[in-house]
Amino acid sequence: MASATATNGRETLASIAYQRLLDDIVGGRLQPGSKLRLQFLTERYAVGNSPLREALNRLSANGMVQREENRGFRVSPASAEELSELIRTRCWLEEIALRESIRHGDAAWEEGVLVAYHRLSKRNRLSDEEYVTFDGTWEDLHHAYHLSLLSACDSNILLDFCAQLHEQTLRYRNLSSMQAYRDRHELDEHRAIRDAV
Amino acid sequence: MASATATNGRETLASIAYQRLLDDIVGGRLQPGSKLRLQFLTERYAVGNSPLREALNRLSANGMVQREENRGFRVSPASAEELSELIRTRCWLEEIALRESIRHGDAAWEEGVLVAYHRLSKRNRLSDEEYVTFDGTWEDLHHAYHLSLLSACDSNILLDFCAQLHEQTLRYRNLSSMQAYRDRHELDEHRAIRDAV
DNA sequence: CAAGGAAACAATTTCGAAAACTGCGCCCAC
DNA sequence: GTGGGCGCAGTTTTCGAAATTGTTTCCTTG
Repeated sequence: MASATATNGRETLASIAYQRLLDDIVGGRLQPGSKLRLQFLTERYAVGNSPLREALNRLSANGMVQREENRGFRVSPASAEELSELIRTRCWLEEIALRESIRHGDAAWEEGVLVAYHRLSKRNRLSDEEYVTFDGTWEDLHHAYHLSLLSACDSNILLDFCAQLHEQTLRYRNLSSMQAYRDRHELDEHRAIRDAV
Repeated sequence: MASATATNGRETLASIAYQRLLDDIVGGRLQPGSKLRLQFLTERYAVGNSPLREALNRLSANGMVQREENRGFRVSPASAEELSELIRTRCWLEEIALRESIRHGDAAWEEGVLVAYHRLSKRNRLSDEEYVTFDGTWEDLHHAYHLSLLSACDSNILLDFCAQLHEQTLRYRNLSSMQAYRDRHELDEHRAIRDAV
């Protein structure tokens, strides 16, 4: 939870491991349901046992990884039902946050929204020809736009929840894009096989 | 988060420490804003360094404790603003959960609600004469009633959020009751002083 | 041949100590 | 008298090894 973490100048190894793990899970590089063996992660991120364990515990409280007592951690599984649940819940919560944001928003908020929208639309135009490829920058701007929309809501708790849901949906989006890519790849393979035949 | 934790038969020391810490924070025995020194907690709960650290990390993701890099942990501070934020957010979320619960609730759900209400009201009657004292059982039944009301909501994510908010509000309630008790105690002291004079 | 149990193996969890960092008091220069 | 650097005590963070737990495999037995 962002608000509960006062980030000081120096970062601990545990926080670094947390960030990298989160990135890898949200980015789809660690597949849903896959086991997270500590030795593997130790080598992958070049940090010791304890920091990794701390990172995994934080992620388990976020719902990004599942923790099974005495049996280690695994990436939270992804299912169509959970995705629909996620989207539904996110709609409810963001609707509330948006209403409240509109109620309490001042001139500065309005300007911020306009600026964020402008940046997003500009980026959209620029990368028209390559809109198929995954665009990290577009994601960031899109997120910034959503965030600025909700930012005037005066409940940080609700905003934290929205942020959690955002990360979860982002994970599903990345997973589905990978899936689509893989499907396309398989199509290529099938065509290659047909040609060979 | 409850849904992300598959509780196996045996509990780890980290989970025990987590439970006891949560109880002590929600129960108001660890005051808001107070520093959580590891040595102190180690002696208090008779567990080692690492399990404690894991418990604290989970709690920091829940918002129950604050984590400051390289400066340890402290109990999340309590303020009137945060309380109002909490209550507001909880109203929004439980309203949604209740609506959805009503929409999807079947006969079994209705019966569960009735049973929970019956138990709660009976308990209320029985402990009429001592309603001033803090009653843990009443709390449990009250919580069970709320839970049964929302239980037919088909978004576990939302229910998890509601559970988090419930715990936070429970903490504030316990804190305020302690405050009231302390005030009353102070009154007694004042009277004693007056009598002595 | 199937079922049950013991032992070896693999992984997680925990502990104790070493390393790194922060906060505080002190001293010195200005 | 004041401000800035320096070292010390206390705390947090990290590491490597030991203990505990879960899993597999193989052998014995009915």
